[in-house]
Amino acid sequence: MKPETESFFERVYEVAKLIPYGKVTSYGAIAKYLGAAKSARIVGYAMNGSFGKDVPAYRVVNRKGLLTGKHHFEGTNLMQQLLESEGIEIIDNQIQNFEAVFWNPLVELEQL
DNA sequence: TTTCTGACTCGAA
DNA sequence: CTTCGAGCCAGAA
Repeated sequence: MKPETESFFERVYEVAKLIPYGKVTSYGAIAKYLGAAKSARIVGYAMNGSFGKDVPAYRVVNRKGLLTGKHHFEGTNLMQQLLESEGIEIIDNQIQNFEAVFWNPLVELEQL
């Protein structure tokens, strides 16, 4: 895979970029995929610096499907609108039918 | 250098 | 059922 020279952040970005259209994943799932299951916070922190990059940070939510990071986007509902435009239903910052749109890198990427 | 905080998560009380 | 605390990594003060 990637050399260890790349920081945890870089790896987070790469995984986030692999999230397919109409799907979402959680900070913890990405963290676990990177081998740091208890470093979900760092993933969220990394997302903070992903703004302006090719990283679809809006497709990353917490494990409950709650848009905890929406406050970091422009306006108050940009994150939600972006997700809804991909066919994901959101009510009160909560993704509906979350498990149906959940993309697990642990499962999807292990087959590559 | 130490300390604090953060878009999280899990387990215990 | 709700509430609380600990653990993780990185960067700023």
